[in-house]
Amino acid sequence: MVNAGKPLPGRSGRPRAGEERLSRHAILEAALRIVDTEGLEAMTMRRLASTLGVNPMSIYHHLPNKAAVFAGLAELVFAQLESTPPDDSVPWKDELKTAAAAYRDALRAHPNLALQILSDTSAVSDVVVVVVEPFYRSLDRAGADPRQIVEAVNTIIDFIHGFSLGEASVRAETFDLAPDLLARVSALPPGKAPTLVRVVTELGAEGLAYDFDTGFATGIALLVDGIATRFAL
Amino acid sequence: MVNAGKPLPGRSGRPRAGEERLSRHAILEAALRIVDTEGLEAMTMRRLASTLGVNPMSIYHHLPNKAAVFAGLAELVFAQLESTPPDDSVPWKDELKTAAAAYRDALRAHPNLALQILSDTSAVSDVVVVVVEPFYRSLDRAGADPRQIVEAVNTIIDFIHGFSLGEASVRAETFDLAPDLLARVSALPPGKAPTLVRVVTELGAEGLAYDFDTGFATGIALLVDGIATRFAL
DNA sequence: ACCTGAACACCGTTCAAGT
DNA sequence: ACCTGAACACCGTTCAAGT
Repeated sequence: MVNAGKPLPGRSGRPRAGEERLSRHAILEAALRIVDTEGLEAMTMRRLASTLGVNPMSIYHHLPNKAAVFAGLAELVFAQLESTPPDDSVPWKDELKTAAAAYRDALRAHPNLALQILSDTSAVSDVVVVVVEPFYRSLDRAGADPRQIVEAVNTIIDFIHGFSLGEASVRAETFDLAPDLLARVSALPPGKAPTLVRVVTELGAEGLAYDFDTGFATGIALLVDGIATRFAL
Repeated sequence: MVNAGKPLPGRSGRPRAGEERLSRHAILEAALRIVDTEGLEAMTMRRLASTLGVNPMSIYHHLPNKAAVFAGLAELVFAQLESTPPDDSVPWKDELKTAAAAYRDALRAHPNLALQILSDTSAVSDVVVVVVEPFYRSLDRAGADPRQIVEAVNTIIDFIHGFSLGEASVRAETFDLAPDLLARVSALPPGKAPTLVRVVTELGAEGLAYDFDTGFATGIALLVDGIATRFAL
């Protein structure tokens, strides 16, 4: 399948009006499809051009370079984050949890891309500013002061990033690591990590079956309780 | 400086006993130096060979491929994590905070590598198992049950990963984003993020000057308080 | 303006050959 | 066993040329 989407012959030069084959948006859509189906490293400029049926260089008339393509993809992903409308009837803790879940969902929708997004500051910072409003709103409503709001939101966002990183990595893997973990822990040199070994064996294989959804809910709940306790909200 | 470290001529074939130029360890040390000083993408097999004064292919006799080099680097970094000895005289909350700080420090020591480590599951999972013992110990001492311990530790680790990702990214950047943030927020369309705008302007430029150390301490404190509250420890 | 072809300066890795 | 040279199948991007 190396030559799939090879450029059509006999169609070089500027296309006639209304038959442009390329646009920033079309390029980004194609790029996202490659990333989703074949992974990050499959998304090369040459491969992208090939699926668009176009010369590799044509892309550079719409996006300055490969980094810009990835930045554009990050934009696309965050744009899909549905903004929760303000609703003062729901308790602030629930509003916070809803915002957290929405943010996680946006990152989870494209696991192969999450990795790239989270490690590319320039891609994130432009959009994260807007994404963050519902977090600010609920904490403001809870009565936290500006300093506390910033600290709490930063912490929640960091947790979501770390969680999503783990979630995306496992999604990208082929093998199942739940029983793997049990095996690896059992194989540890005896004195090395006694508490870990005891806890893991006490839980057993079925107790270790990790569920990302409840893992996320628990993490957020711990954080929200911590915020309420520490800031007396 | 393209040809720095070009292979010495007239020295091909197997070296005589005791004059091996290469070893897994020497290769990894050189690789780490490249990553630290010039960044992740500067670390190519050819560049690595060149700084070692060796043919690119020689490396493959000690490490199977580039991924193995990065996995080896992750190993190196985690190996530098000093293990805190058990100390039951200190409160469990403090022991937890110490473990968190040590883990963060290990990731922070090589910011360019942190990104790679955190996004490479296979690199982490082998070592993180051991790293995690002090967290388990302190929570066990606090009286948490196995289920609670696992949930709490996962949450703390995820937070540290997300925090370190942000810290490493900013370190890798050249520009200062504190005043940048203020400018960007002010430029936002009026109705878009009212709470964010109000909080940020109330804090002002000096209030926003972000300090990673206190940011980390606050995050961990929130988490620890949440654990204590939710699990009634 | 938009697209192309050829070229430049790189990659990681295989394979057969040297000592 | 360990190292090398040449080669393969790729990269991202520049630049001059086409329409």
